[in-house]
Amino acid sequence: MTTRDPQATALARLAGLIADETRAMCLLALLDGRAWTAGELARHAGVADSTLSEHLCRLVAGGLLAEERQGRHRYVRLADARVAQLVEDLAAQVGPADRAVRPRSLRESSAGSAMARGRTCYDHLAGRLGITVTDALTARGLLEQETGFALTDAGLAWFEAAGIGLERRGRRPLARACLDWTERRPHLAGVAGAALCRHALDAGWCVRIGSERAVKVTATGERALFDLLGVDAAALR
Amino acid sequence: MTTRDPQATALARLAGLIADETRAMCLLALLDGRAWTAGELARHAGVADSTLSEHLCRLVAGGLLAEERQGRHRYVRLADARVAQLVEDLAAQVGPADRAVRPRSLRESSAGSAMARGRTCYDHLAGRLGITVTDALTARGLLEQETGFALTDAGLAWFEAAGIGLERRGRRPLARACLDWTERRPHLAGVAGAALCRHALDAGWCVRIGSERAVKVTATGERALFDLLGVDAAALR
DNA sequence: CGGATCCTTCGGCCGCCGCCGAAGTGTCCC
DNA sequence: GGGACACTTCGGCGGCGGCCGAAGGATCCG
Repeated sequence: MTTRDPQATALARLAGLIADETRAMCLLALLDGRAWTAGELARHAGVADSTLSEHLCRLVAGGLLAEERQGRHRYVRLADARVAQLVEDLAAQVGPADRAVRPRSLRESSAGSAMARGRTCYDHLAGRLGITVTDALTARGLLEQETGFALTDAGLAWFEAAGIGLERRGRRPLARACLDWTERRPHLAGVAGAALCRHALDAGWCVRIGSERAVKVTATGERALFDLLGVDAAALR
Repeated sequence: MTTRDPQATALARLAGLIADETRAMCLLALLDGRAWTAGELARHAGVADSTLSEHLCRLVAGGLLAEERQGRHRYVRLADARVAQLVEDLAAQVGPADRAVRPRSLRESSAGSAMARGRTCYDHLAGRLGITVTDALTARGLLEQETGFALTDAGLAWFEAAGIGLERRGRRPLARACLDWTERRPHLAGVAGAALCRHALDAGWCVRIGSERAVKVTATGERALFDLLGVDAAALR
């Protein structure tokens, strides 16, 4: 009673925001980096609109989500890359979703394996696709993984040559490791990871499947990844 | 009801373990990297022994803590470096403790500023001390922070020359950034951070103050840090 | 052996919080 | 304007979980 620790209070409050299955489902869904409407999230989580509305209020008040009102819609997305990283870290800690182990239905099963093949992780690539690209960068000496996690000079040049701009803004690190929860290995995140993902989508290297986080590599993408990084297309399947 | 997502369930459950002020106080206290007895934690948190005992059971069952029974004592510590990192990340997200801003008492105030000067963060150095060392490593070209966070070749040689062994075991990264919650900037963690901290304590560069996480740089330490890294002693005060 | 210490189990209390449906507000479209 | 739509507010319900104190092991020490 008398000895309240403000840091502990804040920590508990932050964790409390995530410590609810419905809110957790929302945060995981929002890891696709896009904005969802309140109604979409309610249907996704399987609760009443009213219930989800309250959850959103708490998440926004807690600084985890940013909202944008447009007409009668309330769009909501993860507040920033820091929050995304936090959710990713927590998700990685609990391990791969059981869904991959014992799928309930064919639809979930195929959705699960599509997610395992390739997906976005907030704003960068993840799944087998993300790991493959990260490994290829490392094998070519563009990314240092032995002594930490950083782009090499050759790596900076590679991004330059590929026409992928790396904007240094704020304190976000250029390269950062994000633990992949299907592969259990780190993949490239940070400014470089985001730029690479954005370029991959813009240049048609991969396209989103369905309405969630899964992505699929196109024929164009296979060629580009082979030409630029020597990635064998078979590794992506 | 029908659409339970196992990953969301696990995520919520993990967060739920942290989402209690008493348990949060325990986790933060255990960030000193040492083992505490159940009774110590109970007094620290200001709750009954019985209450804390239950909390410990949940934390151990949830995999956040490891326990070791010795006679009538139950020693408990953070399960591993991953858990420590998780707690650190969450703590960094909520920002510096208000205690630094508006101290309640002289004792807390001086304890707070000692923590801000230098402390351990699970198994590596943090606070102004940690930041100063990290900056010195970076300034000397031993640590790369521009394009990520990794030791350079010169950095590996420096550790070798200083007689600080870097054991590569498991998948723990050699160098990793840990966000400092007093300085709001990254400091060196990972295998290298742990080895450096251990060496600093073993060699008498710094000593623990009181029973918590704060450490103080000794005269020996000031000399060593100046000789090896060119650190100005004034920066540590 | 007896007392002290440390921890755990149990029962009971209380408050918080997630849930819903119904009613209300604001926005869009025809 | 009127109706459909998206979201919010409110009241009420139910359950979970944190808290305590008392009692019950377990261990150590003299």
